[in-house]
Parts: sequence; C-alpha cells; structure tokens
Amino acid sequence: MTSRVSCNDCSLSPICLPLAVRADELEQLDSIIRRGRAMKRGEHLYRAADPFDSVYAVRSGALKTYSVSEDGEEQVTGFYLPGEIVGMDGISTAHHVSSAKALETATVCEIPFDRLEFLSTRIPSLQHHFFSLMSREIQADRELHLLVSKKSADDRIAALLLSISARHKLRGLSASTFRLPMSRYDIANYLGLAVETVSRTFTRFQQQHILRVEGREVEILNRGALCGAAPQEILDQPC
Amino acid sequence: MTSRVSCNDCSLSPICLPLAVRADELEQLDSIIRRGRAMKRGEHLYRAADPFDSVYAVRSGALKTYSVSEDGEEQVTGFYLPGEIVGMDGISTAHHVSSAKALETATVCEIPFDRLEFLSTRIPSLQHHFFSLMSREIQADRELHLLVSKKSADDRIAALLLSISARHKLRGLSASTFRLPMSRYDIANYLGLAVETVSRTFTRFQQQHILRVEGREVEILNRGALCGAAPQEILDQPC
DNA sequence: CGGCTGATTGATTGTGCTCAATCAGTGTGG
DNA sequence: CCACACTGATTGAGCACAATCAATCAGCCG
Repeated sequence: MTSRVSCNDCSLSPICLPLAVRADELEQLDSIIRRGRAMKRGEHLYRAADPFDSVYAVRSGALKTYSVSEDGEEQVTGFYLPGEIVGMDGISTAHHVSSAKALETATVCEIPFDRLEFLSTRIPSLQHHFFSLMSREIQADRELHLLVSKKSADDRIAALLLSISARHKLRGLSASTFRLPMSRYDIANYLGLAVETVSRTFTRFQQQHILRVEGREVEILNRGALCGAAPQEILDQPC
Repeated sequence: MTSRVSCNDCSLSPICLPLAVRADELEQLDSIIRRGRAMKRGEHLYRAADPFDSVYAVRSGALKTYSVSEDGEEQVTGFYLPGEIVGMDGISTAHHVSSAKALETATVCEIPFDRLEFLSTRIPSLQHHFFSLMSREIQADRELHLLVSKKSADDRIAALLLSISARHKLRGLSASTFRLPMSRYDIANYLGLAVETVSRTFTRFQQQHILRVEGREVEILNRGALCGAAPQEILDQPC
C-alpha cells in the first residue's frame, strides 16, 4: 500500500518540505514518513479526542478540518490541499481537538510526531521549518479572523477563491480555472455565512462576468474585480 | 534596568515555562532571557514589518496585538496577560506581520528566538514546550473563529469575559472581580462588533444582574448566565 | 420510481451597524 | 482658574445586510 518513493521524487516537496538538508539527513527524514495512505471521500484521517500521534502531508485530493460544539453545530476550521500539512493542533493536549475528513479521494503521508521531534533536535533546519509552518498557520488564522469579523459576504467569498487560486498556482496548475473540492455548505460554514448567501453571491458574480461557475467548477474571468472585492492582505501573491 | 532574578523566582513561571528540566539546563535558558523591560501605556513592543528577533513573555500589565490592512482599518488579533507569550507570528517571514502595543504599564521578558531555537535542539522538553505553545495558539484562534463566525454579540462578549476571568484565576487572582485592560473599542474590534453593541450589551447584562460594570472594572454576578450565553468550548475551565 | 442530498431562488425578518447626540473624564493653553 | 478640545463611553433612531423560512430543482442512488 505505502510506496517506497522518496520525498526527493515527490513533485510536492518544494511546497511540503522546502529544506536544505544533507543527503543523509534527508534519508533519515524519509525513513520516518509513512507514505501514500489512501482515503475515500468522507473518510476521517482523525477525529476530535483521538490521541495525537502524527501530522500529515496531503499528497493528493483535499481535506477539511472541523470541530463540533456540544450543541452539535459544526465549525469548519480549514481546507488542506496537496503539499499542505494538517494536524498540528493537538500537540499541546496530546489529543486532537478537531477532526479531519477527506473532501474527495485523497492520499496523505503520515509523519509520526515524536520521531519528528527527535529528528528536529538533530536537524536544526527541520525544527525551524516546523516552527515556521506553525507560525504561518497562526498568520493564516489571523487573516481569516479579519475576514470573518470585518468583511462583507462578497469579500469573504472573493478572498477564498483567490486563496485557492493562489495555492493552485503554487503547484504549477491554472490560477484561473479549478475545481472547488468542498461543498457550498462547507464554504458557508468556514466563512461564517449562510449557504444561501454563498449561492446568491456566486450567481451575482456570474452575472457581473467576474466568474463562470458550474457546480464546483470555477473560472475566474475578472481577477481585478475579485481583488477589488477582496482585501489584498489575505493573499500570498499580488493581484 | 533588567533584573538579575531567575525564572525560578518568578511567580509566573508555572504558566510561562512549565518545564521539567535539569538545573544546568534551566540556567542556560535563564541566561538567554533579557528580563524586566519596562513599557509605558501605548508603547510598541514591535511593529509590523520589524525584523523578527525575539518572542516575549508578559511579566506584568497587558498587551494587544493588531494588524492594519492597507485601507487603514485596524484588526485586533489578541490580548496578552502576565505569563503569556507574545510574538510568535513572524517566524516564517523573519519579520513581524502584526504589531504589539502595551495597553497599560507593562514589563516583558525578551527571549531571542535564534538562541531559543539553538537551545531547543539541546533541550527536547523546551522544543516540545514551544511546539505546544504554538499549537495552543492555533487552537485559541480556531475557537475565536467559531465565536466570531457563528455566535451572537452576547455570546462573544460573555466568552471574552469568561476567558479573562479564567486567565486571572490561573494566576491565583479573583475569577469574579477584575479590571479589563482594554478599551471598549479594542473589545469591539477583536470580537468583530461595533463599539455601540459592546456598550449596549454591557448595560443589558448589568440590568439582568449578570454583571456589575463600572468603566473597566467588572464583577461577574451570575456566572451561570454568562456560561449559558457563551459556548462552553471556548473556556479552559468548567463553568 | 421515490427518497435523498446539494444547490438555487424568492420573500420576510431581525440582529447588529451606521449616523447622531450627549456626557464624563482628562489634559491643554490662554 | 476656567474654557476648550479631545477621547472614550453611553444611548437613541433608522436602516441594511445577511439570516431564516420556504419552495423548487437537479443529480444520484437504493
């Protein structure tokens, strides 16, 4: 099931592990990673309250993370695309505080955290990389905080589309045409909106010739308009 | 200016550095920390775009972190009370992405990050502690995300009051009577509300005998009502 | 087919924002 | 010393954006 291929041969490694490490160090890192776990749509990678053992690199497909409050309502906390690392909550509690679920068929590489910690004491650049990753996660959460607490529905949806577009481009894929891995419900929940509002905004953007939307397929026709609607500070790239 | 006192003698060390380390290791840690930097109300600890060199432990007083979008509006991203660590954004960019400002007279201990990283390769429990701290920061941001994107104004304000109450209690102070270090404006901005809404909610809570409010002085009269209004998952302690 | 979920569109309502005025506290300068 | 300006907080009135309630439709699978 798990392939023997090295991170060296993975096209995602520049995103996932942009490290300058010696060959023998990379081999050590390679040796602790369990590659190519396959997941079906709807399958859980972990659930809230599960013991925290590993973090995971997304190799293909997409995942969402979410938590459920005791009154039963779900809160989607993030979407994870290929090359991104999921599961770094839960370090402090030794248990996951949220759940991670495949939005579509996906494969992930499992990185046992205790071994990663051990290796990080040997490879300073690896330690720095994971401090850096977590710091970036905090930054992204702060940007989301701004988005959800201050911006209009239009701005929030524009920002999400531009974020996904930028992440596609990073992998060398089209920045203008892509397929949304998540449902309207997930988008609404993540952005703190009602499903109906998301739907209405998509149709309005379409009438304004900003987007072409067909189900989950999206084409950005007028990036400038989206950038105008969305606050630039959310994006990793200039508009 | 900076005192020679060790972390050992600091009453906040159980919150700030709950570590089981050998005496010589603690001494190493002690030696890299610059203690007792004094700050006046309104003074900046760092500003967005400043080079990232250090993280800081709050010793007394209180700070807020915030960022400013290019259209000039401020977003308050967090409040930091004694024993808490501020400045862990910016690791990935080598520059701070937000600013930190003293809400009142405060003192902080500076921890140079490059030395902390080096020491973390030597002291695994220290490395784990900082991974854990950042993980907790991510958790807190996710809870805030839920609060801001799904909950009513009442719930948001109740949750903030309960959070501050819990953090006071952790330091052995009163959980029911305390002084808010931040203005109504900061509360509103942080929670994604208008100042007027915060003000109105405080007066209504007072009419309902849930709170006694006098400027920044707050007394919680009916904790159950606050807990009922606020979602429990936000809190670190049972209601 | 019937039942299901997910998406869209319409009509109505409501929470919280905006605009506006007032007031208290504080510091400033004549 | 007092008038003044300025900031922070409170209260009121009206409005707008997005939620809610409701109906319809498309696609999918048992």
